[in-house]
Amino acid sequence: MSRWQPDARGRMLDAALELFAEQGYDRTTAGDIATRAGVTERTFFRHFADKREVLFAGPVLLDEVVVETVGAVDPEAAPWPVAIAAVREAAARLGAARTPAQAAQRARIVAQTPALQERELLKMASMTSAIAAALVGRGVAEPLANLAAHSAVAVFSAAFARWASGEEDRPFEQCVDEAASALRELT
Amino acid sequence: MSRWQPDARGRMLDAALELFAEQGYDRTTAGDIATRAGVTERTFFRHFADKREVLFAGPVLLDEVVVETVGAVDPEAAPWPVAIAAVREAAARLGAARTPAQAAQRARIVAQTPALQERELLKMASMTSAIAAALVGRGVAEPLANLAAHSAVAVFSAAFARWASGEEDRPFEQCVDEAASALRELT
DNA sequence: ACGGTCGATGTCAGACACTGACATCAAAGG
DNA sequence: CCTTTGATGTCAGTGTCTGACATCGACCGT
Repeated sequence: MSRWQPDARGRMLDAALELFAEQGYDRTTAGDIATRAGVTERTFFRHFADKREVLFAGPVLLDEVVVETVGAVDPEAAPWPVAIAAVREAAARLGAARTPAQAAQRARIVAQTPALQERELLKMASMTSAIAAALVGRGVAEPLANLAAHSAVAVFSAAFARWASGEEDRPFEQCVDEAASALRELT
Repeated sequence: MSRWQPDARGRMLDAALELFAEQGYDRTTAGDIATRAGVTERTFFRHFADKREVLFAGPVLLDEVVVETVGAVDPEAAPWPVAIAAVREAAARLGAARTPAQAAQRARIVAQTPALQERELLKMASMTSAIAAALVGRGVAEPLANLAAHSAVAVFSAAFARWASGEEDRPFEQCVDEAASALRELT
C-alpha cells in the first residue's frame, strides 16, 4: 500500500480546471486546488512553478514538438512549408490530447484573465523562437526565419480558434491547413 | 509649504530604474523602490497597478497613439500603409520621450526577467488589437486587418531593437521605415 | 528478512505582492 | 473661517511562492 493516492499531478490538473470553471481563476486559491486534489498547497507548488502554470502544463511540450519536426523534414524544403509543418505537427499532438470542448473551456478561462493571457503569449513567443531558431539551424537567414516563424504561429492561433469553436468538426491539423491556405489567398 | 515633495510618481519611476539596474528586478522589492523615492509602499501601489507596471507606465500610451493615427490618415489609403503609419507615429512619440540609451537599459532589464517579458508581450498584443480594431473600423476585413496589424507590430519590434542598439544614430521613426522596407524586399 | 537509501509528500516559518479601511493634514474654495 | 478634497500614511490581512526539515512507504542490495 502506497502512502498516497497515485497521480497527484493529474488530480491537481483536474481540480484546477473544475474550480476555475466554477468560480473563476482569481477566486480560486492554490490551496483550494490542492485541497480538492487531496494534497497540500506545498505539493501544488512542487508540481507547478506557479499558479498559472497548472493551466499550461499540458501533456505535450509544443516547443520540443516543433523543433523535432523542423529537424525531421526534407532538408531541401523551403522555410515556409517547414514552419507550417512544425505548427501542423504541434496541432496534431495537441488535438490528440484534448477534445475541442476541453480546449474551448480552457480558452474561455484564459480569455477572462489578463494574467493568463500573458502566460499564453509567452508560450506562443517561446514556440515562435523555437521555430525561428530551428530554421536558422537549417541555414535560413534570420530575418526570414523570424518572419516565417511569426506567420506560422499566427496561422496556428487562427486554426486553434476555429478548431476550439467546435462549429465544424475537423481535426486540428486540418484547421491548420485551411488557415494556411487562407493566408496564401490573402497575400 | 506642501506636505510632501512634488512628483512622487516621477521619483518612483527613477528609483525603480536605478534599483532594477543595480540589483535586478527580482531582488528589488516594491518597498525598496518606495523608500528610495521617499514614500511608502502603499503609495507605490496607488500609482502602479503592480510592480511590473512601473517599467511600462511610460509617458506615452501607445494604444491611443495608434488608434488616433489610424483615424487620422487618408480614408482611401490601403491597410498596410495605414498600419505602418500607426506604428511609425508610436515610434516617433516614444523616440521623443526617451534616448536610445534609456530605452536600451530598460530593454536589458526586461530581457532578463520572464515576468517582464510577459508584460511586454501583453502590451504588444494590446497594440496589435488596437491597430486591427481601428482597421476594421475603416472597413478592412478582419483577417486582413489582423495580418496587417501583426506584421506592423513585428516591424515596430524589429525597428525598436535597431534603434535601441544605438549602433547607428537614427531617429526611431526612420528605423521603422527601414524595417518596413526590409520586410517588403523579403517577401 | 534486514537495513539503508530515495523520493514524494507533509509541516512550518517567512518574505514579498498586493488590497481594503480608516486616519491625517495641507491646499483650495466658498 | 470653515468645509471639502486629494494625496499620502498607517495598519491589518490575504494570497503567492520558497527554503528547511521531518516523515515514511517503496525499492535495492546483502
